Amino acid sequence: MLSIATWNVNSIRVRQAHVRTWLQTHAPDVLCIQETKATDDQFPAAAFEEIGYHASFAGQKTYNGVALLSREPLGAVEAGFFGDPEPAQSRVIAGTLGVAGVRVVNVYVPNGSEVGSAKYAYKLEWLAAFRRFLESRHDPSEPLVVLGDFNIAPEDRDVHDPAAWQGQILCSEPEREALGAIQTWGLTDLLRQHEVRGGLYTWWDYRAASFRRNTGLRIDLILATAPLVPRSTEVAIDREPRGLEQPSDHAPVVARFA
DNA sequence: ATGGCTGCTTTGAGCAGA
Repeated sequence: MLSIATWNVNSIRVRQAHVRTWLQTHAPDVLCIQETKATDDQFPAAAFEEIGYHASFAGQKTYNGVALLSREPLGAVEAGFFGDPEPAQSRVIAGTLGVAGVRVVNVYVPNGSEVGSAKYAYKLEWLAAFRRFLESRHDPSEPLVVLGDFNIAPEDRDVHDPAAWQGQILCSEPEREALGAIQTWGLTDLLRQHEVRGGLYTWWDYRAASFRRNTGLRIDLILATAPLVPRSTEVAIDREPRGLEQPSDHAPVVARFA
C-alpha cells in the first residue's frame, strides 16, 4: 500500500497549519506541493519534521516553488529538469521512494496568463521541453509518477462551463495537445482509470463564490506509467480543506496503489 | 462587460495567479 498526493498550497508559510493537519489526517507516503512562494531559507521544514515528515524543497523569492514531504527520506532528489528553458524558475522537484522504487516527479506547469501572450508561448515551450526530458531521462516501463499542478484541464468534462472556457487559458487546444503528447509518451491520468463523470474539480477561483457554486476546473493531475496503472486502486480529490478559513484555491488529490 | 479574491512585495499599488 502506497499513497502519493499533490496540493498547490499557494504559499507554504500561510498554509503551513492546513498542510500539517492534512498530513496528520491522511498520512500519505509523499505529498507534493506547489507554489510554496518561499526561498529555501524561508521554508518551514521544522514544522513538518515535528510530525514525522522529511522535507525536500526548491524555492525562489515570491513565485513558484515546489517541495516533497515524505515519511521516509527520498533518494536521488533533483530540483529542476534537464532541458528546463528557465532553470531559475522553481517548478520541478523529483525523488525516489526507496522501498517501492517509484520515481516521483512533482511539477508546477507555467500558468500561461492569456492565450497568445508571451507567457502562453513559454508554457507551450516548457511542456515540450518537459516531454523531451521524459524521453531522454526516463522510460515508460519504469515505475514513474508525474503529478502536480498542470494548469491544463484535459477535457471539457473537467471544466464547469466548457462553452465559456473554450479556447481560453487552461483549456485551449494547443495546451491540451501538449499535455496529450506527454501522456502519449507513456503516462496515464489515473483519476480517469476510476471515474468517467465530469464535475470533479481541483481548483476554484477565490472570486465570485466559485467553491460554493462549484464552478471549478480539474487542473491538478496524477499521471503514472504502465507498471503503476494496474496497481492504482483509488484517486480522491479532497474538497474539505478548500472549505476551511483562509484556504488554498486548490484541493489536494491523493492516489493510492496496491 | 468588467471584475470579482488572495499572496507577495524593500508597504502599498501593482503584479501574478487561474
